[in-house]
Amino acid sequence: MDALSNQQLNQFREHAAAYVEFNEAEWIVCIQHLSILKLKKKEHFIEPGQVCKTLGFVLSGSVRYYHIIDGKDITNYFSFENDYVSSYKSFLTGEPSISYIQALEPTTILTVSKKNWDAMLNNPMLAYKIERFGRLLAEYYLICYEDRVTAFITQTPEERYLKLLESGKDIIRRMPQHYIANFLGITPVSLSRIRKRILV
Amino acid sequence: MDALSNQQLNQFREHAAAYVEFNEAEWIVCIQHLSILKLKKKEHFIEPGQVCKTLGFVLSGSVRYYHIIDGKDITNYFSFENDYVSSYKSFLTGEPSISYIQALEPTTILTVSKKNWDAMLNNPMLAYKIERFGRLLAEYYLICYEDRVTAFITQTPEERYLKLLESGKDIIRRMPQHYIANFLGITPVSLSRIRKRILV
DNA sequence: CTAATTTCTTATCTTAAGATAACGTTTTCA
DNA sequence: TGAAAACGTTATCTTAAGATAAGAAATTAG
Repeated sequence: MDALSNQQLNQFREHAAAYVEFNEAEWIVCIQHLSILKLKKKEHFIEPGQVCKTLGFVLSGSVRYYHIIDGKDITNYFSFENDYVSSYKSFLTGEPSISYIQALEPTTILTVSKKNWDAMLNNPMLAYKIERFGRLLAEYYLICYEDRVTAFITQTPEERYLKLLESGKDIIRRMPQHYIANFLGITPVSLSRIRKRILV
Repeated sequence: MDALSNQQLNQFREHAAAYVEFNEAEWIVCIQHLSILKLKKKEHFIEPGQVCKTLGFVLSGSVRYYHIIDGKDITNYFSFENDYVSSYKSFLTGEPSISYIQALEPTTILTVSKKNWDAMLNNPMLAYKIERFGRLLAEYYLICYEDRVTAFITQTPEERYLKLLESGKDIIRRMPQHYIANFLGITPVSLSRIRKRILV
């Protein structure tokens, strides 16, 4: 765990401002609960069986969420800089994580431990704004996942890929194709065929 | 809109207690923001294009969420008694809903309008607890949707159906099979084949 | 109570995805 | 820099799902 720089804190503060703005007094208390986590390429943020005790905000780099199913590596999700990262279900419920989260490049994450998160929720000075922050964050990801479920229900793999080409620029540009295939719910071979089909 | 009975309010209060407990003074103010909506069988809670201005709690009955895609009816989700109901994305963002929500039987829903929801969030007496309630509610559905996405990514349709047999008793027992098929991301014909396969 | 509608299954045919392997290319990293 | 690993495409074969239609069974509604 390194010290936090002002630059790092400001990067987070700016993004958090979309949800809640802290005054100076609050901010000073708030940042006492934060740490920096640096992950090397391929290092893990969380592994299955561990309880995820960290909620993170990616300052730089990227991570992927994946499962090992029958010995096969299946990528589920990505977070890039200025996204949040956690094995949410595990973080929120205290159950062990069922997935891996792995840095895909050297990645710097601003973190709050579950203990500090709960401390902020119980600190009268911060409680209201942290509740609000947590609500808006959860609502944001709720909507993301709702959209993704709807895509699985109503669209073909090809349609999902075409949509990703429009609205998933970061994923398309920065992720290898076999990760994207998993993310879309298909095999890499199948995605390769879809791409060929589309070009015709 | 009917008057609210004590029985109805208590039913909700008991379930809300899992998230937050209101004292008497708070509760009295809180319930001033609530209404009752009765839907007849096949009546709609929301239709595409409308902004969803209501968050509901199903007191009795059931609803299904569905889309019309290329003229075909695709069921996406269900809510039963003691579940919440809303076109969440629309309710939260103010964008028009993209799906229908329809009562499957005579259904009674305890509702809060977006206006009253926002009023409670801005009422100092209630703000903190409503933020907290909203956070825990959003977290609950975030986890539901996260699990569902993971199932699409990591499981076959057959595996998803087997899992539903275990943990989706209400859906299995109360919903017609073609709705369940959509919910699992497959066609009714395909689900019928899966069921035949499993029995062998 | 009967007619209409809905629901589920079955069959056929078509289409696309999964499994696997091979191969060339690119990237990694020791 | 050179060997190993990772990546993307292609081919083949298998399997399962989609589209469609028909018919039986169950449910609903007038």
